[in-house]
Amino acid sequence: MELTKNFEPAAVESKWYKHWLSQRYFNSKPDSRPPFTVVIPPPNVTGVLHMGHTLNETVQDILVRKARMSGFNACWVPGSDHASIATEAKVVGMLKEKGIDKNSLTREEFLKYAFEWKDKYGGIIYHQIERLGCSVDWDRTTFTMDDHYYKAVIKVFIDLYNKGLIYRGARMINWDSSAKTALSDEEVEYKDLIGKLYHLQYKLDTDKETYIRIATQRPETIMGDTAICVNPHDERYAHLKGVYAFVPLINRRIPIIFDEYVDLEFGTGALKVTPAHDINDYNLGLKHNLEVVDTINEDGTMSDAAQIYVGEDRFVARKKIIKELEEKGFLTKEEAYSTRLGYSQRTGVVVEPRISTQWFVKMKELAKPALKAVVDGDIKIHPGDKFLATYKYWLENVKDWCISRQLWWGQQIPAWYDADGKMVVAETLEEAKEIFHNQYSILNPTLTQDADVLDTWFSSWLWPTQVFKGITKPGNQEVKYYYPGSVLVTGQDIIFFWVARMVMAGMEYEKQVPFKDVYFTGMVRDKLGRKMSKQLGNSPDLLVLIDKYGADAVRFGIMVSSPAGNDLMFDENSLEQGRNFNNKIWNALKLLKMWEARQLGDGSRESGDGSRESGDGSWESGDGSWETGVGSTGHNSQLTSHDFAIHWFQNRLYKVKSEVDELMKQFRLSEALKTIYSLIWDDFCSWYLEWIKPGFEQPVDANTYSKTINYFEELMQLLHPYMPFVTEEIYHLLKEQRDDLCVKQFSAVKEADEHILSHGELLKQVITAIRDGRHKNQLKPKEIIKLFIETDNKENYTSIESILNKQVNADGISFTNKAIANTIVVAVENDKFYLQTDKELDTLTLKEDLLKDLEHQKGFLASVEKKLGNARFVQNARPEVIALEQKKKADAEDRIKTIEESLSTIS
RNA sequence: GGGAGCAUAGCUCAGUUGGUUUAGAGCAUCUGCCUUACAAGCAGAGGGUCCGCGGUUCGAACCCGUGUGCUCCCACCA
Repeated sequence: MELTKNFEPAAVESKWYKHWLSQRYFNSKPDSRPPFTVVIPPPNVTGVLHMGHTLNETVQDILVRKARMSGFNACWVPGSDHASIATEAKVVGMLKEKGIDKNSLTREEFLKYAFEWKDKYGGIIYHQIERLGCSVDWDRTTFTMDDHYYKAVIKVFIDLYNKGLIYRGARMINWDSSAKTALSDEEVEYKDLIGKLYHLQYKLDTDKETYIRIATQRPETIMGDTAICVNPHDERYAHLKGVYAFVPLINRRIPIIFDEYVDLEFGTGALKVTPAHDINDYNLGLKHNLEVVDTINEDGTMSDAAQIYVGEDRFVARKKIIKELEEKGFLTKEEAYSTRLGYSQRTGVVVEPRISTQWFVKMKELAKPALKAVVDGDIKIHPGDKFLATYKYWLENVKDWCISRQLWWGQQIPAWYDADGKMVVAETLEEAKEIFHNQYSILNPTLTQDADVLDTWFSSWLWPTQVFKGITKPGNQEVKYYYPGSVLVTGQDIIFFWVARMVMAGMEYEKQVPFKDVYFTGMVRDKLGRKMSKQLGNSPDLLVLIDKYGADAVRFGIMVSSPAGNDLMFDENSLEQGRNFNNKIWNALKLLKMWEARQLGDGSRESGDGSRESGDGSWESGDGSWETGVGSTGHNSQLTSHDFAIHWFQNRLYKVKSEVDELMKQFRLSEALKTIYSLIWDDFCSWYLEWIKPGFEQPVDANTYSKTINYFEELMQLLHPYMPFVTEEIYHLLKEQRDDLCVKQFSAVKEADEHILSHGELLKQVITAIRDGRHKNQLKPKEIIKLFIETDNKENYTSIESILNKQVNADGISFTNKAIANTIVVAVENDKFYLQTDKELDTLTLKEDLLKDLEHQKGFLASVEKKLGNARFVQNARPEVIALEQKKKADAEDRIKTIEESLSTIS
C-alpha cells in the first residue's frame, strides 16, 4: 500500500467517527464497571461553537476517552440549552426580517416559529461536536425544552413553591426595555463612560423665594421624585426639618427627609429620591415610607404618571426636559462626570431599574449545603483553590434569584390567576381548578396562566440530574448508576450562573453533589490578548479550522497552549504545530512500512515473527536479563546496541506512562500532552528510531522490528485521548488489528528501571556534545572522525558502540587513558572524548572555547568553595546537601583539570 | 470603594514542602545540512537583573514586607 506524502485528515476523520458510532463505543448502559459520567455544558441551541466551547469539549473528550480506555463505563451526555433570551431575540429578529411583528402573533404561533428555527439551526452545534471527534452518547442527547425536561422544571418550581422557597414580590429589578424583560444581576454589564451631572434647584414651600439644589444624571426621572434627602449631620440643611419642596415642571409637593445614607461631600449634599427608578432610592423609600411614582413604561417611554412628555422615549424626553429646565431657570449647572452604566448583556440597551412583580427563589437555605459541599471537599475545584474564594463569597452573600422572564420561549410559569387576582401554583389547569375549589371554594373558575417563562438557568441547574430523568423519575436505575457525575468541565465565567446553582439543585433533589471535580477552563483570547467576540470578528470558525488543519491538529493546538485555569491566547501557530505533529507520526509510520518489507528473520534471537502476535501489551524485552557490555564487539555489536535501544525505550515508555497518569489525575492536561509529544518526537523519532535504523537498504532484524511496532502502538494509545483520529488510523495501518484503539484498555503501569534511563541520558548527552564539537570546528556531517574515549566505565560505551559510531559519524571507538594531541576535546561528566580528524583544526577557536569554559568552571568552583567555607552552612545544612556541594566541587575540579590538560595539547 | 490573582527567554508558559551544578520547555530567531521516513524536516547554537526595593535564612525565582504594572471578581454615590 502506497502511503501519501503527508497525513490527510479529512477522509480518515469521517471514516473513523462513523466506525466508532457503528460499533456503539460511545453508547453507555449501566453495567458492573464503575461509571465515569460527564454532562456537557449545554451550548445555546441556536449558537455555533466558538473557541471557548472547542476548548471545553476537547478537555471533556480527553477525560472521557482516557476513562473509557481505563476500565470505566464512560458516559458523556450531549445536549443543548434553549437559552430563552438569546434565542427569542434571534427568532424575533428573523420574524422582523420577514415583516412579522412578534406582538401580532399568539403565543402558540410564536412558539411554532421558534421550534422551526430551533430545528433548523439547532443541529449546527451537534455537527461541530461530531467533527471535533467528541465521544458523546448521541442516544442521550437532551434539550432543555424536551417534554420530560419541561416537566422536570415545572415540577421543581411547584415543589420549591410548596416548600416556601419561591415567592412572588414587587421588587426593583434590572429592566431590559428592548426585550421587555427583567434581567438577573448577572445579565447586566457595566461600562465606564463620561456622563453629565445636572444641578437643579427645587423651590422650597416657604414664604421666601428659597431653593434647594440637587444633582442628578437623570433629569427625566424628576417627575418620579417623592422626597429630597439630606444628611442629618449636614448643618447646611438643618433648618429644613419639616419643610417641603416642589418638583420643577410639575410642581408636586414633596417632603425633605433626613438620612445618613446621603454623602455630605458629593454634589450638593442633597439627593432627590426617586423610588421607582433607582435601587438605592427604592430602599430609602421603603425605609421612609415614600410613595412610588413610576414614570417610565416597560418599553422605555414616559408613562402617564410622568404627566409630561408622555409616550416619548426616555432619552428623547431627557433632552427635552433639560431644555425646559434651563429655559425656566431650574438648571443651575452642568458638569462632566465619569460614571458607570448598566447595559443588557443580551440586547445592549441601557438597563432601567424598575419596580416590577417578579418571581424569586429564596437562596439562603439552598446555598448552605452547596457551600458546605465545596468547603468540605466533596467537590474539588481545579485548578487549585483559585476559584474557591469567589465561590464561597458569592454563596455567603447570596441574594434572592429573580427567575421570571417576560418572554415566550421557555418553561411557562405554572401559576394560575382568576379574575380577582387570586393565584395558585399547579402543573395543569385541571389541578389549578381543583386547588381553587379546595382553597377558595370556587367551582370552575376562569383561570389564566402567568404569561412569563422561567430563567434559562432555572432549567440548566437541573442538568446533571434530569439528563438521567432524576427529577421526573426519582431514584431510577440510571440516575442511581450515573449520578453524581465524575467531572464538570466549564468556563469560570459561569461559576455563579450555573455551577453553584447545580450544586444547590443537586443537594436539594439528589441529596448529594452533582459532580466530584470541577475543572475550570480559562477564557480564550486572541493572540493580542483580546476576548474573542463577534463584534471584534476575531473568533475563527471551527469548521474552517478543522478543514484547514484537521480535527486532531485543532485539538492539539488548543490543548498545548492551555494551562489549566489560565486564559489561553489562541494562535493558529499552535494548530500548525499540531498538523506538523500529525505528519511526524505519519512519517515514522512510513519508515516502519519500509522496514516491514525487508525484515531479517534471525534464528539466534528468541522472537521471530511469532512475537508479532503479542499485541496485548504484555511484551517484555527478551528474558529480562539485560547485561551491559557482554560480547559487545565485532559483528554483533549492532545487535547489542539494538538491545540497548529496545530496553531503553521500553523503560522510557513505562516512565512516561506513569508521568502522564499522574498529570492527568491532577488535570494538568496540557503538560501531559507536552510530555507525550516529546516522547514521540524526541525519544521515539529522533533517538530511538535513529539508533535502530539499519543502514541504507539493509534489513532490520525481526525482534527489533516487532518491538518497535509494539512501542508505536503504545504511543498511539497514549496519545489517543488527545488526537483520536490519526492514532486510530495509524494503529490499524501498523498491522492488521482485531480491535480498535478507541476501546483498547491501557495495560498496568510498570515501574521504570532508572539505571537504563540514566544510561540513555548519558548517551544522548555524549552524542550531542560530540556533534556540537564537530559543528563548532566546521566538520561537515559527512566527514568521518576517529573517536577516543577516556573513561573509568568502558562498559558504558562498549554496549552502545554501534549507536555511537553511527550518531557521530565515527569509524571506530578506542579507549585511552591520556589526552590525545591535536584533537577536538569534549567532556561529559567525568568522561573525555577526543575527536581525531584529518582536517586542519582551527586551534585558535579551540583554545578560545576551552578558555571560556575554564573561566566558567573556575567561577562555579569559587561559588561552591565559598559555600563550603561558610561554617554556618556546614553546621545547618542537611548532610545530603553538603555531600552534593562536595560532589559539585570535585566535579568542577576535575573539569578544570581536563580543560587544562587539553589546553596543553594544543600547540 | 472591597476582594482575589498574576509578573521567569522575543512570545506562551513549567519550575510540585527554600539547596540536583550561576534557571527549564515549546514556539520564534540564528548557523549548518536537499543525510533515501519527514524542509510541515534533520543537526547544532544563541538568548534571562526570575518586575523594582527592603527583610528572614548558612542559602531565595520560591517565604515576609513594600512599591510599580497588568488581569479578574464583587459593590454600584445621586
